[in-house]
Amino acid sequence: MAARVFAIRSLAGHLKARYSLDRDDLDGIERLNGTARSFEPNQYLLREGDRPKYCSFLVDGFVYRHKIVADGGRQIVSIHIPGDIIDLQNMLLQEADHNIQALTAATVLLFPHEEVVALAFARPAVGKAMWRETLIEASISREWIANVGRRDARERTAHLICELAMRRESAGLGPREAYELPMTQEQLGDALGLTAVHVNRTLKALQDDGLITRSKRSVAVNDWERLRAVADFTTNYLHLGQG
Amino acid sequence: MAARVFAIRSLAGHLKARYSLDRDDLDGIERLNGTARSFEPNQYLLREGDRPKYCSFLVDGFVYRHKIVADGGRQIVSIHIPGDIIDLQNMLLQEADHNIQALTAATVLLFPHEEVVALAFARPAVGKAMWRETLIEASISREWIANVGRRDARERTAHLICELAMRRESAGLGPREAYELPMTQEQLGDALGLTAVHVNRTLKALQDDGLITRSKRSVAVNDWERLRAVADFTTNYLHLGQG
DNA sequence: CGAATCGTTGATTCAACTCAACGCGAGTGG
DNA sequence: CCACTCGCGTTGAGTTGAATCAACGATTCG
Repeated sequence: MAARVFAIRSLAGHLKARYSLDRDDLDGIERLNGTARSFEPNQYLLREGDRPKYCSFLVDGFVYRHKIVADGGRQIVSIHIPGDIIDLQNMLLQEADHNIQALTAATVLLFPHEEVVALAFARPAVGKAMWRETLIEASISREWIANVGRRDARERTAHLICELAMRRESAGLGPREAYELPMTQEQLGDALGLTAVHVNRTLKALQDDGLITRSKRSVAVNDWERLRAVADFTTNYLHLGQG
Repeated sequence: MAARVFAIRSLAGHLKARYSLDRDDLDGIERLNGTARSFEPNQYLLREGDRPKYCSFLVDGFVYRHKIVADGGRQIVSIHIPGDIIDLQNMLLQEADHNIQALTAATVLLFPHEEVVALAFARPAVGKAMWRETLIEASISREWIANVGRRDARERTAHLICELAMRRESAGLGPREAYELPMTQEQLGDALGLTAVHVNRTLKALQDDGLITRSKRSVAVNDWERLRAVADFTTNYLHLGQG
C-alpha cells in the first residue's frame, strides 16, 4: 500500500539535472535505443559469470548487487535507487563478477553497451558524466569497506540509514527524514555484514534511543544530527556537488 | 636488503601490454607531461579533502589508500603495486574522499588531470583502457566488501595474500609463489578489518598449517591450491583477460 | 484457515578484541 | 663498542560484541 516514489522520467532528464549537457548531448542520449523492462521482487537482472550486453537505468524500484562466498554467505555490495545507472560497472568488462537482483518490483531501461560506449566518446560531456557516475559508485564502495571493516553494528546500521536517506533526497525522491526501506532484516544483515538477529537488536536499540522509528518497511529519522553523529556519516564520499 | 622489483618502464608500455592501442594512441600517451616524483615510506600522496590535479602512475614501490573512522580506526581500502594508475578514481571528482599514502619508498609519474581527460576523449582506445582500469578497481573494492563483511579472519587473510600474489604475477612483477609484502601486521589488520594481534595469530595459523611461510616482510605460498581453497579465491573479479 | 515469511526475544557460544607483558633486531648516540 | 630506544612481532589471560540455536509472535497471502 505504501506509495510508490514517483518514477524518474528518463536518463537524459536525470543526467541533465547533475551535469551541464548541451542540446546535442541530450539528443544523443534520447536517441539511444532504450527498451523498458520490468522485474519482479527477487528476480535476477544479471548473474555472476554472465556476459551482459546492456546497461540499465533504474526507473523505479530498488535493486541490489551481491556476491556469494564459499560457505553460502551473501554480501550485498551496493543498493540502487531510481536514477542510478546500474550496470555501467560491467560495461567494459567481459564477465560479471557479481549478481544483480531486484529488491522490489523494478522497472529499468536497457541500453546496448556499444551504443552507450559510442555515445560516451562521441559526446565527451556525456562520457564524463557516465564515467563520473562510475567513480562515485566506486567511492561508495570504499566507504562500505570502511563501514563493514571498522565500524560496529550500531554505527554501521546508522550509516546505511543515513546514506540511503541522503542519496534519496539528493536524487529528488523525497525528504531524508522518512522513507521507504523495503529491505528485510536478513537483507540488511547481508548489506551490513551482520546476521538478521543482530540487525533486529541493533535497530531496536537505535529506536529505543529515539534516533529512528522503524515500522514495517520504512524508516523515520527522528534526530538526524544525532544519527549522523552515531554513524560517523558525512556526505563527502557521495560527491553530491555538480559534476 | 630485499631486492627491489624491477621498475615498470612507462604508462604507455604498461597499457600496451593489456590493451590494443595503435601508434597514435601510444604517441598520445607518451606526449603527456609526466613528471616523476618520489615519496618516502608513510609519506602522503594525497589527503582526504584535497583537490587533486594529477593522476599518478605507480612506477615503483607500494602505495595504499585509506579512510579514518570516528574512533580513529583506520581502514585500508586498496593496495597498489607498480603498474597501477593510482588516481584515476579522483580524476572527475572534486574532492578526495580518502587518503593515499606510500607504503614503501615509491616513485610515481604525475599527469595533469586535464591532459589525461583530453587524451581519453581524443583517443577512445586510451579512454576505454583507462575507464576499464577504474572499473576493475571498483570490482576489487566490491570483493573487499565481501571479504571483510562475510569471511572470517583466516579466509580473509588468505584471500588478501592470494589477491596480491595474482595481481603481481599478472603485472609481470614476479611469480605468485613468493613475494615481498612490505606491510606490518598493523597495516595488514587495517586492510583486513582486524587487529594487529589477531593478524599475528592468523598468519601463524596459516603458517602452522603449511599454507604459507612468512619471514620478515615477504610471503611464500607453499600450497597455492590449498590456500586458494581456504581463501575462497577466484581470479574472475580481477578481470585479467585482455580488455 | 493454514502456510509461509518475517520479526522478536532469550540463552549460550565463540571469534575477535583488549590489555599487558616481553622479545628481538635495527638504528643511534655517548 | 655498548646501552638505549623504538618499532614491530609474539604470546597469554580475560572480556565482549556478534553469532548461533531455538522458540515463538505477527502479518500476509493463497
